[in-house]
Amino acid sequence: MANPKPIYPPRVPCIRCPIRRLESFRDFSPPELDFVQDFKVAELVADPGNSIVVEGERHPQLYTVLTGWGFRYKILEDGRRQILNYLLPGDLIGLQGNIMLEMQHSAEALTKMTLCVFERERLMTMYQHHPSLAYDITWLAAREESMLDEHLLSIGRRSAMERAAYLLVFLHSRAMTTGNLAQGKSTPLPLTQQHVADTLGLSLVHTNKTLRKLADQGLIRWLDRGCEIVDATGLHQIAQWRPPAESKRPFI
Amino acid sequence: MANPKPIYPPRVPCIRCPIRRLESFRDFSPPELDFVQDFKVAELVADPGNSIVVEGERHPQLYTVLTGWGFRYKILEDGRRQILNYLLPGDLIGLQGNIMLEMQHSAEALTKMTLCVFERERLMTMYQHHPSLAYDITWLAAREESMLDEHLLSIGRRSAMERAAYLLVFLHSRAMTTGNLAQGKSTPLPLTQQHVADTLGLSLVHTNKTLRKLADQGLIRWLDRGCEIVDATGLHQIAQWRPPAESKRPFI
DNA sequence: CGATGCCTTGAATGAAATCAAGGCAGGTGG
DNA sequence: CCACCTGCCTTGATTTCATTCAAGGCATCG
Repeated sequence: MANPKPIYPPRVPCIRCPIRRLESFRDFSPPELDFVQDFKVAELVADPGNSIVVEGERHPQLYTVLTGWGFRYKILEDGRRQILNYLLPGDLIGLQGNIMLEMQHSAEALTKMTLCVFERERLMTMYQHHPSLAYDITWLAAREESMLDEHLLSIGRRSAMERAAYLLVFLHSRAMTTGNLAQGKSTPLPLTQQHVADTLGLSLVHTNKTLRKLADQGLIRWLDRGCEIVDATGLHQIAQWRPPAESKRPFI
Repeated sequence: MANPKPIYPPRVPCIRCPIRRLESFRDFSPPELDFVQDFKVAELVADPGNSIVVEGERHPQLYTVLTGWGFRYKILEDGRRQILNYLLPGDLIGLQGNIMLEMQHSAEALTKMTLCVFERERLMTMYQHHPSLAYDITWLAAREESMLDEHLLSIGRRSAMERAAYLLVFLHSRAMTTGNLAQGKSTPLPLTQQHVADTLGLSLVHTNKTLRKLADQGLIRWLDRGCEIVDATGLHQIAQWRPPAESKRPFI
């Protein structure tokens, strides 16, 4: 799990940032770009299963996902794990460990990931000199919050079937806008059924049976270590949920 | 439910803001105070059951809770309701309706509430002229996020008993630092069992049985329309959770 | 070739939902 | 003042959904 994560000096200059190329992200102004370029202190590479941040530890850094998928989670003392949300390109990690710097959750890589590393210390400077970027950070926090709201509704009030449909179509829609850089077409969601179970608050066995039903109905196909969405519309209907119509979103 | 909410011109000048008097909140600098005073456009009073914001509607305002308790929630098309979090003095409402202004959740008063009303439009001005206040807003968003994380863990992975214990002791600890202005001693939590059920993702009947057990064990006492915490430590143990040690927190 | 990780399935058990009543206080209208 | 309603809490019986237990399959990897 918690393995060495190689840290490199920044190799991808922000001007050639793979995220900037994407349709769904907003452009930086030149001064903003300069600032962020300078704000970025390193680049981090994580392999599947590597920890990015660990609950209870101090992380003086913030991270932005450049490529790859990960997830945030918490565990109870006796080992029960709850996945809180997934991390895709453009997502910011580590804001919540405010002030005390002590992380309240852990994060782990699902696929090979690259991340931009920022110094939390210098965040105040950004707020002073680039209010628009500060606003973006708030925007990102608010966005995360509304995803968590929806997850809570899901776990609290949707049935196993509905929950599973919601999760898969939620991830699918995120993957569509930010997910698989370069790969073009929709790559399967890089999860195991254990991840799904720990996200939905269900047991592995019951998750398996639920996914089986969705597959039997021709809505999804379960692969080696991932899930292919066959009928997104059908899943929307089951979940009673549609992805929000997002206009260009910010990132740091 | 959705009833008229009287809006008044600001009556409580920020300098005599009841929240500022509280131990656990940080002080404003004089220029900050001036700005916020000017930022505040009105005051709103809501009675128990009144809606503060409504999912799907446009709310060009932001609110800060001055006094009283409320809650945020979402409902599915068929009426199933999930309470997302509770609103206490110092909490900011309405951030998440970013950009499109369309609220993603509703909020309702639990007790009589007074709220400060701000214009969302002028938020950018705040970011430009008062980076420290901008930082505070981010801080508040991050704080909300970590509460939601904990709620997710709770609903996803804790048993009914543990969940109930967690919720009650969570609210108790919030009430201790911000809750009952003026009243001095710990007022009972102003909830019905239906609220608890909708927060925990349980049915009303099962919630009742669970609370009964907690009461039988002498951990709580259930009153008319509220809950009295008798043994917070006992609840902590059941929930496997302790309240975070919060230093002075910001508010707007 | 034995391990290990991931998916699958059936059977037994348990936790929580649903169904069905009833109690009790406070509020209202006859 | 009493009769009736309404909102909130309580309890038992039954059913449903999800967990746990137990196995087995099937790839991949050292």
